[in-house]
Amino acid sequence: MVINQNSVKTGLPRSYHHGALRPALIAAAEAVLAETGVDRFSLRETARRAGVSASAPAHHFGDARGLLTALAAAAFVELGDALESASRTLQGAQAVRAMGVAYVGFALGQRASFDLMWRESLLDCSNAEYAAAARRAFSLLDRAVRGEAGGTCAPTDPAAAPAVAAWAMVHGFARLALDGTFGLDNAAPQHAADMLLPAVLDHLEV
Amino acid sequence: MVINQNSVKTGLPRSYHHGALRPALIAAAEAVLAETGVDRFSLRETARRAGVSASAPAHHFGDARGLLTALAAAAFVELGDALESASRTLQGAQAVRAMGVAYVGFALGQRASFDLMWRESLLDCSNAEYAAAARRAFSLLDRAVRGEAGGTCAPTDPAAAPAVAAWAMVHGFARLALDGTFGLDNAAPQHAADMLLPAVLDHLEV
DNA sequence: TGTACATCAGTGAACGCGCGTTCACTGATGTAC
DNA sequence: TGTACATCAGTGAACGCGCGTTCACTGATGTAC
Repeated sequence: MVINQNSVKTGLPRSYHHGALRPALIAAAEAVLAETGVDRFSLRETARRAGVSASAPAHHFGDARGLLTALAAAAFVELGDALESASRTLQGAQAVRAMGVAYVGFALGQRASFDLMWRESLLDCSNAEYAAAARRAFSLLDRAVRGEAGGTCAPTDPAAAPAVAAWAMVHGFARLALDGTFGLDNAAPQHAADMLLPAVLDHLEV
Repeated sequence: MVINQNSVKTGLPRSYHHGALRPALIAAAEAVLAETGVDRFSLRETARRAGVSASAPAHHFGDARGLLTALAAAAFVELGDALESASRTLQGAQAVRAMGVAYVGFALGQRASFDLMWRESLLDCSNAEYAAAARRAFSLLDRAVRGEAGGTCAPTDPAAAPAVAAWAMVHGFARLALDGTFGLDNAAPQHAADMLLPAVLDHLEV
């Protein structure tokens, strides 16, 4: 298959068919999301960036919700990867701690994606890829917290309470930081994470 | 001053001047917010409910942001009251625990208000009443956690770390519950809080 | 007590906005024979 | 190897949407004298 990348980038005319529009739209959407924030995301702007008409995305994602769900699923995969690599060589409390730092780091580093991941009203939460990616992220945390026993049960299972506690603490910290509790300027969340997060994690008993 | 309440309620014609439009708009806005959720809030719909023209709110709140900020400030006051009354007769860890339960209860019971309180993009975060009400809620928690020493420093102060840890955990738990982590049906958040929250709070060390 | 007048608190029409989606269409591709 | 044809992946114009805000206005209130 001949791949005709976007003429916006190359300057060359591209043929009628894009050739790899799906990934191009994902990339454009991520850029739009990061720049405008989740509340101002626009499908039309995404199409504009990808150099196609406003109706083109419908062929690949159905509607805006479909595209955003794909984005959120990808973000959960990335979060899972970050948790995994942060804790790879560690065990027990050390692993949990490293995951907590990585979790907050992800949230602060990819704010718009992190916002999107939890915005039910914009997503198709029953989408299989989305659900699986979200589930995996939790399982990684559960396994770190409970060792061999962890990683197989749902967050609703009473046995998962220690993992939920860890998750809640880092999730809440990230949200408070992003939502301006530690200051409204852009650097405040990172500053708070650096100064406060280690001490905060000391109050998590796992 | 003669107060002419809204003709929508009384059925009687009301005079040109409403008489108590500001509180009426607040009440209407709370109703709209609760019914539509924060993402679908509409100033026009609020004016419609209050029985006035779409431009009337501008006289009392400037713009939509002004009205939403007043709503968020009121919600923070209410949250503070809930925290206070939940822990009134308690001390130490018991008080913190009771506040945690009250915090999550508030979030789940007043979902739309809770969502709004943290939505920077819709609020004027520098508004004095909003800032003071938010600050008070944190101070109450800090005082419960640190006793006499608490309640006077900002969340960014390293000394506040234990209170931030408690706050983060309950805030994160509430957000995860509201955002569908424990199931997508409406009853799931409350069910999760009932079954999981006590065990989760056991992992908070204060 | 009456009157003039400034101020307050509403009206309602109009504006401009960008959005997501639909629709009939067409250029390009790939496959069956 | 050529050809017919189904299918795929785009176009671009149009639709309808409800929104927040602005504007010139006017009815009602309250106050100074």
